Amino acid sequence: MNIYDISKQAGVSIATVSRVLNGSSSVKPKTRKKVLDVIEKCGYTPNAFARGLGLDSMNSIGILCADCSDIYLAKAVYYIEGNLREGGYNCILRCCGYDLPNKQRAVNLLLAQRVDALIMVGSSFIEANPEDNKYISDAAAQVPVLMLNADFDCPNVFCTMCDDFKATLEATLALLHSGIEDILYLYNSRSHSGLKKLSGYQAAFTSKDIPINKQLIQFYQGSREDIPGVCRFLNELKDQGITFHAVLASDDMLAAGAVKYAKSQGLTIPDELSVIGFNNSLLTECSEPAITSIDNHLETLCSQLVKICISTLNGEEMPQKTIFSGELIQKATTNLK
Amino acid sequence: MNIYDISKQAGVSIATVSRVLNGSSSVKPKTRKKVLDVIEKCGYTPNAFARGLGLDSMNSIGILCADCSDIYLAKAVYYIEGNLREGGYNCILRCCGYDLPNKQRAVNLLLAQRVDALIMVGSSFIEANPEDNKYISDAAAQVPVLMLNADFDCPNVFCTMCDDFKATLEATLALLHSGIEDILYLYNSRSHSGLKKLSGYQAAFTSKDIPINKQLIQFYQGSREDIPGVCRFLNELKDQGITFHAVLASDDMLAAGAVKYAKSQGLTIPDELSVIGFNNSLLTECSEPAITSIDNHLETLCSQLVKICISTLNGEEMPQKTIFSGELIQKATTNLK
DNA sequence: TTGTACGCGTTATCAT
DNA sequence: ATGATAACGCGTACAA
Repeated sequence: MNIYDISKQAGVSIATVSRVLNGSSSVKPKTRKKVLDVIEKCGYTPNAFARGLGLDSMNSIGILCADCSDIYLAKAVYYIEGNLREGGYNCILRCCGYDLPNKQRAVNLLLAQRVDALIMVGSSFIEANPEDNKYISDAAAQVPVLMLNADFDCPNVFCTMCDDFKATLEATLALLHSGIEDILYLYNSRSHSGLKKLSGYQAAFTSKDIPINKQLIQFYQGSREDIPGVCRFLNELKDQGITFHAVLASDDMLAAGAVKYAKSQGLTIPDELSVIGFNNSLLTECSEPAITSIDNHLETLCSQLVKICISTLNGEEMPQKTIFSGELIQKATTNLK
Repeated sequence: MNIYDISKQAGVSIATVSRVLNGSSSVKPKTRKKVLDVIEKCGYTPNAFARGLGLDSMNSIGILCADCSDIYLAKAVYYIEGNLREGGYNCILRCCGYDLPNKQRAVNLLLAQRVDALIMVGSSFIEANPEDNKYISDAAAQVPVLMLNADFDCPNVFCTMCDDFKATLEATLALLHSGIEDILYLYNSRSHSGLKKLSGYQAAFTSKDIPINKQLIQFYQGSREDIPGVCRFLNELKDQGITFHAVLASDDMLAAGAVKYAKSQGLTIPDELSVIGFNNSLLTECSEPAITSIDNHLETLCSQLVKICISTLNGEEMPQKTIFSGELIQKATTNLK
């Protein structure tokens, strides 16, 4: 069932059918109705491939994501997909892990699918070595690239992010002001955003003229879902004689591990150990006690990112960078002033 | 840059270029190399729309999911996407919530996109009223429909599921055998799978000739992410004089709420309250103590589902139903024998 | 082994 | 207001 069949049955030309379908130019109401009736009767749907070929677009956006089962990235994908859907776009999802070759392959495959734009969800797409980011600028030479939580300066690349530096700085200062100085910074990602958070932590100490104890900056390289593993890791630190009265984590999962650690050591929270997480996810409410966490307003970020995406595709000029602030949500693992 | 440009530069016809690209029939090695060199030099990629139009397929599968930010559904989408990707398919993701009109719309839009198959992730796609499932059989008339965790009998619909009935039955029996009879069954979904779990619970009592206390079957209709809400809900039940020494939940989030409830009442787990969840998600490890949970082997389910999907698309005959068993993973919220 | 020519189902540009 | 026809770029039957 194609446009020819419809045109025959309606006794008009395919041009008229096309006009009816696309609402373009003027069609006599009577003709329009005749055509619509036939379309309705036959349950006809235009062939999206043919349309795509002619218009060089199928209104689809490629969504790249390291791992859409990650509790935070999943939410981001959800919000982005929802906003794109409302804007009339389809989403081609592709999880590509954290390694460069896979990211490159994923980008190329989506471009080969002729997506209208590329959305990279999460800061893991920026490589430490600047040359390795060529795959992003190459992609941006073909279609707009939208990045969530990343900062990359390149034409046709649009970044929407939370000011992780400031948010972590403020959280650290809040702990310092409450009188805790031996704050363990626990992180599991050396991504751009990950390092921004770390510098926020460091900047807080510097601004207060307090020396930074490098032993209190710890990288956890286990699985992103292994809470008991984080607990073991902290116990090992303790065994090494490293002491701390607060844990500031780059992720709620790590914070949950810290809470487990306190439990294993018989430490009272927040009196003997304060804990702050990042992302304000469901884990903060699941943990006992509920974890104080930095909320980076993901829903707002995503909605803004999609707005920029669609506007850019419509030919409007859009800002290269859009930066929101984070917010410290106080729950039961801290006793801040 | 299209196939004509390449053919000119290589001094061959487009047919030869096409043959080189698709590895079909035989091309003289020398010619092949010549063509490949030009393709390489120009960075040529065949136009996917034109290819799609000719072959009536762009190798893309529609993934429908009520809410891909749900911790369990996100994992399912992740596994499915990964398996499809390895099979050379693209995934068009569409979240459609739990309401029928949105589900129907989502199905129609994906079919209009000419996807090769439709995967419905989660039992929420089956409606209680049989007539309302017409949208599924209608879809199956066009493309294969694969359902995860659902049971729907219809040609061209393939279901891959965990035996939720048996898993819940066994978990309930385990609690009964450990001497606990006042088991609260807490659920938040009346989907097909949700009701199967409930009957498993009931069947356990029936098999032991223990009367079922209807007050101990409770439906929670709050948000799927509101753990404190679940805690409040259980406190209200307690206030109404409903007593129980175990909670069997249809979801880990509900189980986490039960753990919070125990805490709020000062009840010792598992001595005064046993808790069993469902899905064995990250929440079970985040909670304190870690929650005993039913694991339904999601990764296996997804990999099997995709295998069936791809095989069906290749014209192989595949089983309509594939059923795996669940498994009770014992952690710290139960003291079973 | 290679080339020619047509079909796939649209949209858009001209005419009328 | 409507119709005829040329792209769009590929795969492939058929011819050579």
